[in-house]
Parts: sequence; structure tokens; C-alpha cells
Amino acid sequence: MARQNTVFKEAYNRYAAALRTDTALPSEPEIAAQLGVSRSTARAILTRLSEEGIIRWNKRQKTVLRQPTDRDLFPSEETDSLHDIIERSFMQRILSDDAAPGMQINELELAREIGTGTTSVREFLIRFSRFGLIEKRPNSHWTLKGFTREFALELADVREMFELHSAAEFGRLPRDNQAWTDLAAMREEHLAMLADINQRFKDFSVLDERFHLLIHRASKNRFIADFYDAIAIIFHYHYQWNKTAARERNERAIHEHLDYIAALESGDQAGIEKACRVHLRSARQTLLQSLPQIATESA
Amino acid sequence: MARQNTVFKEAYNRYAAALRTDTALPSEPEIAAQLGVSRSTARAILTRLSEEGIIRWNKRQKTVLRQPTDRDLFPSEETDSLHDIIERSFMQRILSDDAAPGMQINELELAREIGTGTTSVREFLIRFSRFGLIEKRPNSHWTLKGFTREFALELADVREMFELHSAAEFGRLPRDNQAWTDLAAMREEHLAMLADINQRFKDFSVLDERFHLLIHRASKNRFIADFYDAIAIIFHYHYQWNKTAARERNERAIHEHLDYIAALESGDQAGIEKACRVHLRSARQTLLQSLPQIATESA
DNA sequence: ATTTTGTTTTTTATCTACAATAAACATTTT
DNA sequence: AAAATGTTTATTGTAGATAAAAAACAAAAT
Repeated sequence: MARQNTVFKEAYNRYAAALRTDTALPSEPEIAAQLGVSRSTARAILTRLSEEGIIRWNKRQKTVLRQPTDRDLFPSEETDSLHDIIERSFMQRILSDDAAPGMQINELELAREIGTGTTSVREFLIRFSRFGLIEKRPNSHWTLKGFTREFALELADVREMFELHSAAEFGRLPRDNQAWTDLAAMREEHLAMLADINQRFKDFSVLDERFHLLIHRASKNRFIADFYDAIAIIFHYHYQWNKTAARERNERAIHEHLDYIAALESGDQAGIEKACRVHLRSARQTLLQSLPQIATESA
Repeated sequence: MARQNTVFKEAYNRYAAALRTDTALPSEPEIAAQLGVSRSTARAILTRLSEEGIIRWNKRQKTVLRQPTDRDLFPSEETDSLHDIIERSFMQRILSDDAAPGMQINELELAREIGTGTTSVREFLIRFSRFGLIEKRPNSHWTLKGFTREFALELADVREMFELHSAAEFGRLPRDNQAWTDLAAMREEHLAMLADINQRFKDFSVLDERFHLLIHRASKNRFIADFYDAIAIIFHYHYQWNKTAARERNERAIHEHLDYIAALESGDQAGIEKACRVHLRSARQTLLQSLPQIATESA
């Protein structure tokens, strides 16, 4: 097969799930825009909905005949994009315990285990290489550099430089910027989580990511944004497999965030820098403590 | 064809050019190591040298019979790796005047014009995307963001953060580190260029790149190193097509480098930061002045 | 005159195949 | 026994083919 129609299936599921009986559906371009796909795909969805007797479709007339059931939807295995499948499978592998730094990565073997072609695996590895966790020797194999202490320290250094820069930029945003509203909303979310910290401390990592993303967006710098994307993906998987969420640590981080937010709102650059540094120092500690204790990079 | 034997041809040229009549050649593994290729390729080279009557080869006996001539070598078009060919062709294209920001990039068209398969072009574009000059919409085309003023400013911001960090690290290197010797040698090169500035001011960009690379290596941070690689490649092509080399500007930069070197050697962190900032400010000016004056990024 | 639908063309995403290259294994030589 | 050569196997790099998805074009409906 040249290509799976996962875009179609995923969009079909999304659209079918939102249908309500007896409503009339909008025009094809509008449906396409709603779903974020091309009109060709939107038409394919309408065609199938019609064939399944879920809608009646005649030119501009599109009426929902019945509510789709779970059986009408495609199973979730068929809706994941190949890229996501490879990413999940690969991350699981390199964050597992038997993935030693220095290990070779074999494209063909990876492709076979994931059940895909080599081209897709290659392209994934090339894209992934910008995260600094793997490295390639030309005409030869990829090497796993690994989530080591060195990696964490280098990551933390850059994160600190970027965040100090972004925080300073944030402080300079005009007061009518949307970011200030978002920041105030975020304070409320922090307070809400704090009020129920014993139940909700595990949700902190998601909030944490959104908070830092908000700060970084203020810098309007593509290199900073890209780097933060990379961090977010790495942390996403890292914390998914390393359940080291400690209540105390997260509670402290929330307090630091609140101080940080207050400093930003004050607009005082020295205060911003101070609050930012305090938080970054403990974030660095958290990162280092979450490492597998054995891993040390081979020179 | 599945693959060109450019590795072989390039290594063959390199090795043949270094042969001297009547000398005996080392063992196969040693030749392979010298050339940075596998023993298989080294043997292929020996085989051809032997077939061409350039060496006599019998097991461990390998004697050079005659000096290879230019006609024995492969023409340079055949020794360039596909990656380099694509890179050159692509950079030429996007730095040319008719490449407007916002333009679509078509993989198949690019591949046809370069005379290569789509796979290689795709992989190149993926790798190249980390430089921030192009961007992809999934399932759709790449967009050229272009070498715009916005790009230059974002690049300059990150470069400044990284270089201040690297310079501070450099100042902390132990005195017996090789980097200090290299730095001293580099001062001599700067002085030599300055002494003959009217003739040599055009060579400054190469020296400039080597100087900053030396500084950045002190940080031992893979993200900084990667970013500097990206900068170096972009500048390499940018200055190749934009011959804006001004004698006065380069002369001033050399003086700034010399002050910067002196500050590093003093070990005084405040002095280092000051000299670094002075140079970065004028480097930013140079970068902005080198831009094509029309280009402004479309939001 | 726009917007919507119908139809065709272009382009991307992915698989498979195969030569070049690297790496592994076996044998010989020092 | 260590290193070199000889031979075989595994892996990467690249082209070409094809279905999915997007985009462009054409006709019809408001």
C-alpha cells in the first residue's frame, strides 16, 4: 500500500461524532475548513456518511438521518497517523530501561518491528535528530545518545537562556495584549489546583507545559519556539514513563509559578528575572532527579 | 540507479592525489582509517588503482608504480555527494532574487530540476527545516519563509544569547586547555590579516566563522553547537551570493575580535561580557545590512 | 457575481527494490 | 596471538511506483 487513509478516517470519526439527528449540514468548503482537511477529503466523508445511511445527501441538501453509533466509527488503530505511530513506538523504546546510551539504531529493524517501510522511519529519525538524543554517522548507523545527565544539563542551560529572554519580552508586552488575560486566567488555574493539591498534583505537568508555552510565545522567535516544541515532546514522553510526580515538588512549583506571574504583572524587569531564576533553578533540580540513575553518556 | 558511488570516487581521488612513486602503502585497515571510509571501499580503491596500473598490489605488497595524472581522477561532478548537490542547488534557488517569501516549494519539481529522486529532496528539506527558513504544512506543501529581516533579527537574538554564554564558559576553561593555544594562534592570524587588509579583507568571513566556532566549542552544549552549524551554513551561502564584503566593516570586526581575544585571555568575566557585546552589536548591524532590501516576511 | 458542487490534475506520503557501503566472519600471514 | 587479507552478510542511500490528499479547474445554483 502506498499510503493509509488515516486523514480521512480520523476526520470522519471526528465529524460523525459531532452529528445530531435532523440538523442540516453546511457547504462542503465549510465542512472542510471545520475539520482542517481539503474539500476532497470532506467529500469522501460525506460520501461515506451517505452510503452508511447516516445522512441523506443531494447536492446542497444534507440532512442527518440518524445519530452514528460507535460501530459506525473507525477503530482507533486505524486513525493514528504513521508519524505518530512511529514516534510513540520509538520514544517508548529509547526511554525504556534496556536502551543504553551508545546503542546503535537500525532503520530496517525498527521499520520491521513497527510494521512500516524504511523511508518513514528514516524521515522520522531525521526529524527527531534535532532533539539531540540521537546522532548519525554518514553512511552508517544512528547512535542513541540517550537521556543522560549531560543531555539534561545542556537542555537546562538553553532553556534558562531562552526563558529569561522570553520572560523579559513578556514583561514588555503592551497591557492590552491578549497574553495578559491568558496569564491572569492561568493564575486562577494554578490557585484552583493548589486548593485541591492532594487530588490533582499529577495534572501539574500539563499545566506547567502550558504556562511555559505562554511565556515563550512572547518572544516571537522561531528558534525559541522550535526549541520549546522539542522540550515539550521530550518531557511528554519522559514523564509519561517516569512517574516520579511528587506532591511536594509540584506544590512548590505552583508557588513559584504564582510568584513568577506576580512578577510579570508588576512589569519590574529585575523582579521578573529574579522570580524566573528561582523557578528555573528548581526546575533544573526536578529534571535531574527524574533521570534514570545509571545513565552516563559515553564520550 | 539505486545509489551513486560518490564515496568511492571522492576517496579514490583523495588517495590517488597523495600517492608518490615507489612508496609502499600501508595495510587496508590503515588506508580505510586515513580516508575515513570502510575497508570495503578502501579495497575498491586499491583494486582500481591496481587495474589502472598505478600500483602493483599483491596481498601485503602495495607499491606505487607511477604518479597518477589528472586524467586518472574522476571529474568533480561525479564526486559530490547527492546531499551536497541538492544543498547547493536549493540554497542558490532560495537566495536568488526571484525567491519571494511565502513561495511554495514543490518537491517533485525540485527533484526533477536537480535530476534526482523525490526521496532525497524530501529528506533534505526535512533536515533543512531546522534552520527556520522553510516550513511545512502537513499533507501539503513547504513554504519558503525566506531570509527576511524578521529571520535575521531572531537569528541575531539567539546568537547573542548563545555567544555570551559560550564566551563566559571560555573564560572559565583551565589554562592548560588546548583552546587557549588555538586562541593565541588565532590572534596571530587576525594580526596578519590586518597587516595586509587591503588585499585580504575578503577572506575575513572564513576567519570569522572559525573564530566564533572556537568560542562556541567551549560551551560543550549540543544545542549551541547545532545552532552554530546552522548559522555557518546559512552564512556560507548567504555571503557567497551577497558580495557585500566591505573593507572598513571587516577591518573594524578584526579590531573587535582582537579586543575580544584580549578580554578572554584576561579571564575577567565583566570584561569578556563587555567585549562580546560590543562585537555582537556590530555583527548584528552587518547582518541586517546584508539583507536584500525588499524582503519583508508575510505574516 | 459569488458561492456551491462536480470533475480532473497535481502533489504528497509511503512502500518496495537494489546498488553502494559498512560491518562481520573466516582464513592466512607475520 | 595479533594483525592482515579474503569473503560474505547486513545496512544505508536512492530511485521509482502508487494510493491518499490537496489543489485546480469547470459547471451549476443561488
